[in-house]
Amino acid sequence: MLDIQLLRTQIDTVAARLGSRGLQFDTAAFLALEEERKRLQTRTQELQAQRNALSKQIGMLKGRGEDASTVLAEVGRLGDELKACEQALPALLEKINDFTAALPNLPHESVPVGGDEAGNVEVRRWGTPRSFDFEVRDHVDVGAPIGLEFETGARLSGSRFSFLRGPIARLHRALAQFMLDVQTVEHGYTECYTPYIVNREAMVGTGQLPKFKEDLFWVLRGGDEEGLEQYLIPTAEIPLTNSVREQVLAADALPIRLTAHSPCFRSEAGSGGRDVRGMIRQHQFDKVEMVQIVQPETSYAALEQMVGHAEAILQKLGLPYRVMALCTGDMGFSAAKTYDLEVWLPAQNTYREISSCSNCEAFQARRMQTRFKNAQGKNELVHTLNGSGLAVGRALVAVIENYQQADGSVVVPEVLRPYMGGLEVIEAVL
RNA sequence: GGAGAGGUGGCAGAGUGGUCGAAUGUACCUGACUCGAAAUCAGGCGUAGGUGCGAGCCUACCGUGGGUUCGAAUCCCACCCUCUCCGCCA
Repeated sequence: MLDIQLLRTQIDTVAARLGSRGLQFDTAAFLALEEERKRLQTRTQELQAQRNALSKQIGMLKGRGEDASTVLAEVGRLGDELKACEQALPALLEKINDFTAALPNLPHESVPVGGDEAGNVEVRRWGTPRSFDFEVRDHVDVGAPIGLEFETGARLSGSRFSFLRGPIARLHRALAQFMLDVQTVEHGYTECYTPYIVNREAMVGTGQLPKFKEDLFWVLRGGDEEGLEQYLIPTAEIPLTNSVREQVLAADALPIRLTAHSPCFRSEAGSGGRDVRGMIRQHQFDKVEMVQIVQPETSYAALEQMVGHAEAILQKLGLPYRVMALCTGDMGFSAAKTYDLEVWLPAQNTYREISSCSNCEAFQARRMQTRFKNAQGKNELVHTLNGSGLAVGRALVAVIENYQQADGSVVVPEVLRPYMGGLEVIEAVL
């Protein structure tokens, strides 16, 4: 949510900055709503003040046992207009709220301007893609003989689900455990276990709702045809970030660093046919998520730091990657600035997204009403950041493809071996 | 799922439908007293919004949403949450 005061006072600047994200902001429509709001709100409050004063008089008169019928008649005259105002105002405020809740965050000034992913800027690269002396196969082919089963997943659930069996399932678990250990032990994040089903308010808080309902799975209790509005989380960012919703935090409690390993559920509406082969784009995948709740002055330093926390995983796994600064047109709804990490996938001969780290500034905090007591003793909105550290399914893909051998076996990266009972190579036996 | 109790300011805890945004205690802040502290005394101490250059004034908020009323923390309805007991359950 953008600051409504900013919208009221600097609407043209806001419109221009939103325009850099490719958004047409109808300023005239907004201004018209605002003008009406101002008129209606002022009038409503005026009438309420009159009513309150008269009602107070009635109370005093009756208290003294005197006749109140004159005042009663007077207050009666306010009735119709007041009732009309009290009905119209909330409706109008909701309309304005719907309008602003659908506006994305303003890009930070350092974000490159661009219309789509072609406008993203490479910041740095790490590692050298391995050269293969045999024909490289993709993770679907390498994975099949070590327990990666798409057909089973499809039979159980449908397309975009996979079933892991045996050593590859263990490798998947090892990756998640390893990531969680690095983020907690080396980078100071507090490990969390969170609900995977959350309510509407949480989804609104982080920005998935009201605009992106079609990307979510929503759930009903058995037997209910309708009921509470509850959703499967598309990322642990939602429970982690919302864990501080509607709170006023002590300044010395910040920064808060949280991490969680969780499944993520995404309907992938609109992805139409992209990445249908393999594990790249699934309805369900695991992720280790990082979230930071920080004071505003420190949020951009925290963002750089968080990108480093994600990079550390790839470096330890020995996976080549590059860091991309997303351009204005490619950023997510809640982000003011985003870096993507893209890992090298030899079979695709390209880099693919494996992590996304964003500073949302006060955008989510305003929606969640999360504040802290600043040095002046005033309540001030916090800044929130989130980042993948990393996507487990895509990390699995990257390991399989980058560590494959000519005989179909896959070498286990050294840092994962303690999580695999010392296993060094996964042999293709199944 | 069944039975009961309850949700009020940071916390605790009052509140016959009428000068209640809310007593009181406690915590916290400021000042006085003190060499300093404690104790004591005085004052201050919620959030959001509107309006004004400003001191300020006004509006809303007592779990949430409706309703009754000139007026609702207080009455009515629905829902949510918490606690206790019973049942079921990993």
